[in-house]
Amino acid sequence: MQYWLMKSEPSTFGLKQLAAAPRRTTGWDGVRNYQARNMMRDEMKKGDQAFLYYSSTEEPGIAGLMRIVKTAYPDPTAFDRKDHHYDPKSDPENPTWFMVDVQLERALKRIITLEELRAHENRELKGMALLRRGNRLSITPVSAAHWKFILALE
DNA sequence: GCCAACGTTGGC
DNA sequence: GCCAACGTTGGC
Repeated sequence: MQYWLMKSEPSTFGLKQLAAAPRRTTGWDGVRNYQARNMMRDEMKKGDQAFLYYSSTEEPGIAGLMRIVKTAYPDPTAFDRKDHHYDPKSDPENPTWFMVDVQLERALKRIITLEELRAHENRELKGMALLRRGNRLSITPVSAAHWKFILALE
């Protein structure tokens, strides 16, 4: 089993929407970056766990735990002219963009902030992709050791 | 709102 | 294939 971190802006999508969704499950659509797509499409497996990370907010950090409940399938928002993530270059016969389904496992008891993660970036969390300088990827892998350590911080 | 970092686009 | 221009991300 693998572990992941998936970014979302809480003003757009967060725990509230996820908790209210049927079966607390939603499609993680709108990813338009090739590296992130490749990880979703080629590496994410059913049963993998993921952190829900809040970005572009007063207090960036990890807010919840999710599970991958459906492996990659074509992202229909890429074909919807009215959708903000519409991509005219993506051919429905040979889709460019993919999504997975995630289920909310639980909210964390508190947000584990980016600041707190950074406090460990040279020791326990050394090498964590999220903390790499200039990182902008919306989906990054998390090692089992890092996953365990972060949960222990909670 | 600023801006560094990085991905994408398109002219050549 | 190079690279300047441009757009986006995301912390601060």
